[in-house]
Amino acid sequence: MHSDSILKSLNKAQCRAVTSNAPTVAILAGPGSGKTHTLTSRVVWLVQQAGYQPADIIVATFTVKAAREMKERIRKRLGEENERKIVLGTFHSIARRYLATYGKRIGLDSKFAIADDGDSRAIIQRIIKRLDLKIEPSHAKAWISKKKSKGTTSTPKNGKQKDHPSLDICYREYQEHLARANLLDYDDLLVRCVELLEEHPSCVSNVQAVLIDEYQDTNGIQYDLMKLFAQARQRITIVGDPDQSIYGWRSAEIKNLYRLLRDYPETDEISLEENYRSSQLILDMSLKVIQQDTKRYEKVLLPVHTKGTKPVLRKLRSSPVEGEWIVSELRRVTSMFGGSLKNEDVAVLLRSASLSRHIESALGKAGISYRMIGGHKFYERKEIKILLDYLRVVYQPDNNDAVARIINVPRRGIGEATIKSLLEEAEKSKLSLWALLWRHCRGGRQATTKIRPIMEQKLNTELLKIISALRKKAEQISEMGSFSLVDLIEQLVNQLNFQKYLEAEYEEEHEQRWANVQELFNLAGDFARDFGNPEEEELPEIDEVEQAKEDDILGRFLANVALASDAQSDDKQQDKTCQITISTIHAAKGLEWPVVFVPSVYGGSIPHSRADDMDEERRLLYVAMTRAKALLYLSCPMYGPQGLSNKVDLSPFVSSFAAAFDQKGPSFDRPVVESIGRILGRVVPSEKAIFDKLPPLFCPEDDKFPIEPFDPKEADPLDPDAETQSARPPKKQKTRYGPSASGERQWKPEYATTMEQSDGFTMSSMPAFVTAGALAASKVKATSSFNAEKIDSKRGPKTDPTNRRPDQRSLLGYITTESKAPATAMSRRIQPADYSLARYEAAASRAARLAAPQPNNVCNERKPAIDPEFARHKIRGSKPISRSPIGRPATSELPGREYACFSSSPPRQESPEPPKDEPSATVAAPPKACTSFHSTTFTAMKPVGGVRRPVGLGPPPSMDRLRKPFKPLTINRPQSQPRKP
DNA sequence: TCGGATCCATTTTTT
DNA sequence: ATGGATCCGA
Repeated sequence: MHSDSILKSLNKAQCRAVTSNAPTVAILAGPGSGKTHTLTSRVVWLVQQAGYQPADIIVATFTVKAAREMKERIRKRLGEENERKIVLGTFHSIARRYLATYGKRIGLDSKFAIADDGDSRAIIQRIIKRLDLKIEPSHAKAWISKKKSKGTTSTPKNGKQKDHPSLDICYREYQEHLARANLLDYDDLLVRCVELLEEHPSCVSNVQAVLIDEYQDTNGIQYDLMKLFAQARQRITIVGDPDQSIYGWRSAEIKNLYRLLRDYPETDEISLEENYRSSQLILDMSLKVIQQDTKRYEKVLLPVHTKGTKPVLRKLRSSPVEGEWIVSELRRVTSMFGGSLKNEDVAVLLRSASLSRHIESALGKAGISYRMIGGHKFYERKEIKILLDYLRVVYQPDNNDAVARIINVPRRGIGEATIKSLLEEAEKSKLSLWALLWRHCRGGRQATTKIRPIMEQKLNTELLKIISALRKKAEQISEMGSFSLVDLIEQLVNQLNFQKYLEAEYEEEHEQRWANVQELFNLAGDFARDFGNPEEEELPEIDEVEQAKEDDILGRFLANVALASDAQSDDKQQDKTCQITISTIHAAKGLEWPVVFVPSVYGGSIPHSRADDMDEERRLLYVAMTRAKALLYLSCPMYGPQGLSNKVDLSPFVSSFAAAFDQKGPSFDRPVVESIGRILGRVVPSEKAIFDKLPPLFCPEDDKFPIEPFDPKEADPLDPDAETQSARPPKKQKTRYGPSASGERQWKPEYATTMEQSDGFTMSSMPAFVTAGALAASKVKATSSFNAEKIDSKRGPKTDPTNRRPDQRSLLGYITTESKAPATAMSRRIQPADYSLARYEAAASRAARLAAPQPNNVCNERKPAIDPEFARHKIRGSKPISRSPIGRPATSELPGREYACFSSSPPRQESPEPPKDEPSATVAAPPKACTSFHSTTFTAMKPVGGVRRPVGLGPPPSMDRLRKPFKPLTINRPQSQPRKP
């Protein structure tokens, strides 16, 4: 293949990234910039143009899905033969392969298995209970994992944070337990692999190139691993985007970017700036979100597409209503696009998998099928876990945890206490649980301290018999190398009478559960077919380096289960075409859809209530929003899924510019439909064809739900008495809660306002504002004393949620305790109801409201809506610092450097869309749009892309380069840093 | 004393 | 829908 065919699908920057001859290449790539494409192209280039052997290339990804995607793409371009030879997978799976092949050298038993999350948790929990350590299991687990993930990170932990002494004990015990059971947990896979490669570099002596996807998500140990993989030739290519770093909780360290530059001073840095995915308005809005992070490195996102429609921020009354609205909007979209947008083009992205409930039920009611990515995993299902535990015992009889879990699973009359006692006895006599049982039942030695009645013994023989028979069979399989993994599982299921067990255990549900078992057969069959040949995953042979052959299909299957916890939803599933996708945001990374819904955008959900890194939560929202190609909908209910007892506030990540969104879904008139068709590169049917297909009574606009929803807890807003709470039933606790209620009905929280005022947002999109003045004033007067109290007790001085203008100091700085009330009044806004809707809504919901259970604890207890952190965030809206076309710091600091070849801007595709109603989006972005500085690149000819260092982080000059890794002027950067080996 | 059943609060993100 | 704690029948 000629190089042209590799390069023709690439823009200039991508081209440079693909063909760079530098030993290390760092690609900073925003969302939708063709990251994966570039990485795969580089692999193709290395093989076809640089003459690398496929077997000498390692490609590490972060998630299973990304690995699959890469594999697929490489296969298409290099052929299956080559693709198979490339060592490609997640860090964990690659590490496992090395350990399986070479682990003996570091004293690892070749039959090690992987302890999954549940195993780890159970083990730690038991240790803590047994030793009566005064620590929380989840905390201990996280602590241990963090410790392992750190690698040789040079961060000198600020030691003042003293860790609980029990943690160390727990850690030690945990590791001992794992070792005894011959288990490695996820982190151990990496830790041990680092150990292996440090001591035996020959194992990777063949490696010519290492490529890392989603680099921003690597943690310390993965960084070490990457370096070790590459130790022979030091050729590394990484792709990443700090803005999409969402795995900090797994110890991902963005600073690995700087470490790379420090450790490999000759690194070629390239930015991919074109966004080929989203409409311009979607990008603008996403940037508004991410730019609230003042510490981030700004980078350019050049929209390739036209403006599109404004993203929507929809308010709904409650979570169930939010689900209904999504259904109705989904129907509206698919209908109004006359089949050119299908359900499969739509995704609902959630912060937590548990938020899917109300969405799922709404979709279920509407008869719309969906698939869920993330959340409950197939292998986590009870019935599957049982079978897998059996298989694990077959593979590894000494895995006490698995034995303990299955010992009584088709009920055998063995209770908790007995199991515990057995475990203790086993430990005392230095036997595994399995060996103890075996000896007790077969070996005649009735060593059991706790004697079991007759019945149990018989049943135990059953267990033992089944398992030992299966073990024999498993051995045969590995000898014959046949496809009988499925046979093995079938035999297990039959002998356990598993179907009958399911029927007995899960009356109504057993059919579904049995179907899951069938699915397990399918998955095992697929695995045997795809990976049945052990050579499939084999590492390349290296001269004079001895390998262990990994020929046990059962072991590999179990490892695959542990590492690919995400069930392959691809095939098998029924018509994918009519399914919408529900996914966690984390699981959606790297994917894209024409239409994206992000529901539940409220504080507590999107900055998750348990999250401690607000910046990461914000990036999460950014990732979610940038998945959308053409239509983006955020929505927020007034009450969380728990019902009327927890009122929620709009997420602070969008509250300061909520008015910049549309309040309801766009009208799909002809120009809109066509422009979206163009963004998606799809042909939309003619107007007539669309309208002919619309069902009767179809509502073409998004107005089935009120724009300003009513608080179902409110009294009838038309009743003047209600406003003063006198018409309220006593249960509403008017004395405590009453006066605030009038304020609470406003959906837009009071703190959102100073920003909007000062920021020059037009008020037209917030009609409520303008007309609310008098009403607000009078109401505030009546309630001000209450509010003072509320601030006092609920917020405290440090939690002022006001989004201030950058030049404004905290309001509370001026205000003494006595004078808080006026302050509240200043920032308070009341959204008057849309009365016509009010009338309708009030009537419609009256019955429901009365029937609804009254919360006994009205929601005064809600936590501060905004973390104090945010109060200090500067919002950049009014100060377009990023807009100066020339003379930006980058230019002034390093004058005279060459820009031209850094610029990644490709010859811009001429947009097929005529300017129409709007002036060309690229040239004349509205002054408010934060991204509009891109426009300057267009007019100034020389794109001045790149990174802006936040002010106030003045680093010493020598460190400078490390702190702003992707400045555009890095091609001939001085090599002041000595290379570290 | 053990095992089973019932009731209760709960549910971040992933390898 | 899952795990933990409590209670009751052998």
